[in-house]
Amino acid sequence: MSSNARKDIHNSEVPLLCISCEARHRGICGALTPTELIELSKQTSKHSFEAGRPISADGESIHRYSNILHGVVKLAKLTSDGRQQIVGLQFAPDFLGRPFQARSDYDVEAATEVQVCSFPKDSLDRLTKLNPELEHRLHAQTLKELDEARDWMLALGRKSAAERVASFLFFIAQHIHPEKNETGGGVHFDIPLSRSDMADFLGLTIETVSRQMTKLRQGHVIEIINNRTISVADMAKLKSVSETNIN
Amino acid sequence: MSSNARKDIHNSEVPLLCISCEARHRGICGALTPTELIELSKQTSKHSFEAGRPISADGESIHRYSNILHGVVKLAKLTSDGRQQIVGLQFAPDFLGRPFQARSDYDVEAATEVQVCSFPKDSLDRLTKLNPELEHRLHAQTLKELDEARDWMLALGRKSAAERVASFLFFIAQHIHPEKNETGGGVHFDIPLSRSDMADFLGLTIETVSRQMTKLRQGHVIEIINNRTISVADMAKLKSVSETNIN
DNA sequence: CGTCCTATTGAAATTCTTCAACACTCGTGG
DNA sequence: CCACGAGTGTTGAAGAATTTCAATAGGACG
Repeated sequence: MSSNARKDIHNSEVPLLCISCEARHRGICGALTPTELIELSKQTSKHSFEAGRPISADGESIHRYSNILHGVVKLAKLTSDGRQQIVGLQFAPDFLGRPFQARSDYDVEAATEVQVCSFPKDSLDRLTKLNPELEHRLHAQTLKELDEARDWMLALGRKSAAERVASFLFFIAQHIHPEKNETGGGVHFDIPLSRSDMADFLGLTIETVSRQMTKLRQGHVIEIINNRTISVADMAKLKSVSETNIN
Repeated sequence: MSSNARKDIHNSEVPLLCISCEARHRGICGALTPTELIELSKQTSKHSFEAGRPISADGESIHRYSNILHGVVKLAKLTSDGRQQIVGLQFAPDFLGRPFQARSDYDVEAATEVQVCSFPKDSLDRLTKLNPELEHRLHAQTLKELDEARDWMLALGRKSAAERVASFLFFIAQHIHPEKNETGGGVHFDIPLSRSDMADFLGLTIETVSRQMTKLRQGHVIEIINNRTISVADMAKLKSVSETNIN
């Protein structure tokens, strides 16, 4: 195919910003031809956000899309009286933004320190019309987000507090150590959320999250190094706790 | 465009099955050129399912996709110990099936009597590669499902039993009377789910759903004609109950 | 060393579930 | 025509899980 031929360019032609970017291969930019990538990169800019800072707010009109370069982003919904539910967590090299729609339906906030590469909505929307592979990648990410959302619906609707917290830790562990799937290995990692964010993600209160963390520690399922860092000796055990009611 | 010219065909050329099908315009088939529609229709078949019957099971390999012609389909997830959570409800002319993946991740069951029009997975996957508008429609439906899933995450994680039941009734009322959005009008409709399915959708027990229905009746928010049929005098009031904690 | 912020722990209050009994509808068969 | 049983939904009371309120702990920083 001609697009394959065009991909065979010198590395020096790859925009500087993109050279070490995960999104260039695994993210949506992997769908772009070198020409398209160069074109788009002329309009990109890099932004950083401290943990807790809004990236965009619900109802706000959005003129730019982004790729996450580094960090964890939370998508949240609010009730009119201020209760909050985190409805998605995104990691590099995820795409941020709602295609085909001017407004954002969620609050988008940095959970940790976050770096994104952003570009004008119009540019990508135009490219999407020309390059079907781009929409395919966006669609694939949407399907992944849908699967995750539905997994969490099961947790929110049917799992106990203990199972939810264990499910969350398992989810995070898998994102950080994808290889140790359920091969029973040990894992050591940072939780990218505060207890408050964990509560908002799990549909619980801070206190309940804290109590369940303590129980997991007492049950030797996890070791709490400090508030943010934990160690899991046996992933299979954690997974089992995440699916078993009554202790 | 040539595809527009080709759309200008005689009605007699539209496959019989498709003539009165919602999916032909509002569903994914609206993306097909007449030639493609005729081609695909040669491989379609119509199927009926009684309420409660499985359409496909979790983990089962799927060889056909479907469009819903009539009825309501529920997508459910199960924990290993048998707890169930309904993670999606689909109505005509929604598309049923998971693109780019051989297995189904959910139990798919008829909630009411259901009719679908099904066709081989391969055929649609092939068409998707040729016709980008098709993937665009699939993507649009996936985004809609994602929005709904996230709305329910907010309900499951942060709303009280009373709010959840009211939210559910509001959701159904809107699907059946899309025009009476929140213009305060009255509405009369059938709930497409049993109390048991409502409970599995709302992350509650049958008894709690029943009690909340009674409370809504006593609060003159709804009138219960019979188990399945209710009447809402004031949609704005129902909506308000669906977002307000503490009564 | 005090302050701020985050997290933990305890006890009481609340919500929802569980268990149990009962009611209603509908179809079948005596 | 009525009795019976199955399926579905309702209601009550006791129990369990989670929240709420309140107090304390621990770490980071000036």
